[in-house]
Amino acid sequence: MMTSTGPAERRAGRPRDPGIDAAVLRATVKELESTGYQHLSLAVVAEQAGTTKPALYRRWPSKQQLVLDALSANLGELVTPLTECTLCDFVDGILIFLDAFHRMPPNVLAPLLADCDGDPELRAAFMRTLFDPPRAAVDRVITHALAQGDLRPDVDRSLVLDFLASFVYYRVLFQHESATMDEIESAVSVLLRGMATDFQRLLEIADVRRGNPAVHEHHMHLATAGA
Amino acid sequence: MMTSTGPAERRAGRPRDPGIDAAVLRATVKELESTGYQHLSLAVVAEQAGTTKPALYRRWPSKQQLVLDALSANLGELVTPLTECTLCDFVDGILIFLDAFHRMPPNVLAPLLADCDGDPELRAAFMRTLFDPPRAAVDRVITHALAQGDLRPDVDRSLVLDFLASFVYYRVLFQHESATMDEIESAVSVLLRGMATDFQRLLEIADVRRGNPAVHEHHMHLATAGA
Amino acid sequence: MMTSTGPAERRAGRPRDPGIDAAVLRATVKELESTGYQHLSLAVVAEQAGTTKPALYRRWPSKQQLVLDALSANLGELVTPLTECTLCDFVDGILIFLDAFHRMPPNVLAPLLADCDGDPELRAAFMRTLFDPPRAAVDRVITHALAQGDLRPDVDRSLVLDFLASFVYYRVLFQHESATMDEIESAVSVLLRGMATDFQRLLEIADVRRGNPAVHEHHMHLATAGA
Amino acid sequence: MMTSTGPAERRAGRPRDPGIDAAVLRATVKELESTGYQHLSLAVVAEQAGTTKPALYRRWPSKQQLVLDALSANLGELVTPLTECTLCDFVDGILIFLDAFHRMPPNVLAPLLADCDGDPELRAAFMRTLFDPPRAAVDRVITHALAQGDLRPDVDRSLVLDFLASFVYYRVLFQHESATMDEIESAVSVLLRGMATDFQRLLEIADVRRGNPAVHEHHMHLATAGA
DNA sequence: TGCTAAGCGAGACGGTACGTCCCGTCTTAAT
DNA sequence: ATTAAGACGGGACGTACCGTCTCGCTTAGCA
Repeated sequence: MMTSTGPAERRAGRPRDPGIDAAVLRATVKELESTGYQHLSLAVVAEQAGTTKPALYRRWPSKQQLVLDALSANLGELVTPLTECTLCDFVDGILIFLDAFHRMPPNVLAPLLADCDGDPELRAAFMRTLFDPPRAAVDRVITHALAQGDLRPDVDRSLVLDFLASFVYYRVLFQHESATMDEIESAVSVLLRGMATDFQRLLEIADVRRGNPAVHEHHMHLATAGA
Repeated sequence: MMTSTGPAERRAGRPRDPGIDAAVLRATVKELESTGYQHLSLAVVAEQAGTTKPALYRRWPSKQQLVLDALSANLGELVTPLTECTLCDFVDGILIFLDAFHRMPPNVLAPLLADCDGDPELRAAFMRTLFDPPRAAVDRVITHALAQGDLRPDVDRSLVLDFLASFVYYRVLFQHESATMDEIESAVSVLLRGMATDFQRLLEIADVRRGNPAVHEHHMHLATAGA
Repeated sequence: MMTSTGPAERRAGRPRDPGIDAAVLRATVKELESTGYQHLSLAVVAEQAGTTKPALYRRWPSKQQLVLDALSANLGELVTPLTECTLCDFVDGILIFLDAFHRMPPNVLAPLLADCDGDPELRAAFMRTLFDPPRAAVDRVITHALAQGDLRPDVDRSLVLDFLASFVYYRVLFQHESATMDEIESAVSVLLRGMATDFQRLLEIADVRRGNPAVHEHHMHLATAGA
Repeated sequence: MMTSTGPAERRAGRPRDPGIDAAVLRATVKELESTGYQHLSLAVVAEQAGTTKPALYRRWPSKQQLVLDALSANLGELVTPLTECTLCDFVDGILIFLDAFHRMPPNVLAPLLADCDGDPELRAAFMRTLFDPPRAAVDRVITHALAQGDLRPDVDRSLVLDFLASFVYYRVLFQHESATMDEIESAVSVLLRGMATDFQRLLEIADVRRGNPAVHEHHMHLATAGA
């Protein structure tokens, strides 16, 4: 990824043509839109940008980094005004995640993430660039709701974030579809209100069973095996 | 993907050596475990299986189909006993999804799904093979809970499934981590009980705003753009 | 190659369809004419003949044998009337060799021979089928000329054959061209008359040198190395 | 085929590793010697040379060209000292052709030539590389003999060349055998001296027949059909 | 007449070798 | 010293064709 060179740090030798940087990023987005990530050929990107492969590799260490850079420009600002209506804010939160998806070419995010697997630095870059920004935006919503006393304080805030985010990611990644406003509102309703008819009762039944905790033992290794 | 030919339908020509099928599937899983999906080489798989590439291509039209077939064997049965404790059953449901993940090599699912994008048939095969089975297993849980009257009947059952599933997928795909039993129980609690302190109040506030629906207009195109 | 089954030797089982033999030979010649020997595909031949590859392999053990069989039918009779004009007969002898070439598709003989190399049996079959017949025909010419006392009796008759034959083969194989009648007559003239102005003188000079035979010693291993 | 680039013509890009060129040529000759041309596998050659197939295809457009290049290196210089003994020189001429054959692996020339058929460029390359050099060497012999007045000036020099060459090629290709010195000397004797007892008489008889040229008419199309 | 054996069309088989694509790197001449 | 340019070495791909095999059926002679 490109890091700013700070205070005009002058280097010897022929200076880089900054037009190439821009042209390559432009060509990358264009190719991503038409070809997707998987079959994206850097040779083609270079040609589209009117330059050559080595010029690309001089600027970005890998296809992944290049694509991350190209996409991050597309992401832009992700904010939503906070209101007194927590339900509305939650809906807006989900819409922020959706928006983040829709701002970039389809068939890119998932293979890119897959391609970043294995290299921790790349994963971190992916997270920093594409994963965290919408989360940060939605985190404001949760903070606001908590401050207003609309959420039970014993609920872990990252759990709330996970529910809001995962709902969107799941639908987009696995079902290739967005959500209608109705579905989104239903989801928010359920999250806020819960889906049980009588939670207390369920809890009591569970507590009874927990008197004999053996039943759950076999789950422990499953739940923690991958941690 | 290899589909059973049904009622012993006899075909002309030399029959396939079923030993090669088995050896290739075995070698594929082995290679997936050591190499991952991305850099899986069919030539290496063939060699490991003691056969050749054309024998592979005769059986599976693509790397994706081969891997799907190889993984589906690993998936096996995914069931959980139903109890009277809906809370416990929900926890078990989440554990089913987790289990499904842990039964297969890491760094395979995401790139495979990414690689299936674009070809609808492949996507469908992925869904049928790896996505639907745990969902079907968990669906039993929800049916049971509904039958017992533990869930509000107005809650869409596929929404419940999505919440349970997405929580797991999100964690595994993006955070590379499983969940502890405590986290899982918290998640289930929140889903069943809801996270709001006073949902009725939130709903009333929202209803007031809906008198002026203009504020939400700008969301509409976001929410439905990808549908 | 097909060997006659002798005296109506009856075998059990379903008899071969003789129509297939004929159809395959026909298709082979046709394919040889359009495709040449090198890229001749037995699968295509089988299809052209309205049958299948195994039926071919049941009849001929190899592509080479099949082609030999197919060509031998094309060769037919190769004879020329003997006259009292030895010069004319020699010309006719060369024409016999040329005729033999022209009776079969181009781009077949050389690769077929090359393909028969290595297997002595195949080579022998090639010789028997395509090489010997024209030689036998021309041998009559030489016998006749010797009987008439037109050739010096100390000249090896196989050497004469070789000269007549090699002249043709060389031009056809390496120069892809036939010979005009003028060229053929020139060649015959030279063979019969010799190309030296004064052979006796040349012989004497050579005999002088042979007094010091050392000069030729280094040739011996060359001349006999491949024998 | 690799042609020298002439006057140190500098090209952009990474220069070829000349070690690979050499190693491949070496491996090719080695494989030709053990395997022959027909079953020569470029993958094996590449492996033997410690490189890969694409590196081969970058250098030579086809198996044929590669083999031509590999063999041409083996051919080396083909010359013979000219003496005053024309008979000896002719023997040496034949030995040059024989030598050219013996300098390269068996079972290569014929299938290679066969494989070059059809592509005029390849044929030309074959001729240039393997066919012409020994001819050129022997041409010197004929020029010398003519200059010394040992050959009748009305004899076409290319006819002489053809006789010397074809004798060797025929023997090697079709009879898989070299010639003894005695056979070679006999052949040269016959060529120089002629094989007729009384050529003048034969010519007269022929001239008589030519008064009725009809007898030869049917040959005309045979002799020129392939021209 | 029923049995046995071989050939039949059909089609896929196991496997060799092919020729190509694309990656990421290196070397050159120019700036 | 660093660029633009271009070819490089190499891993993997997906295919064409080979010669063989297995099937279910047909056709005959033998019993």
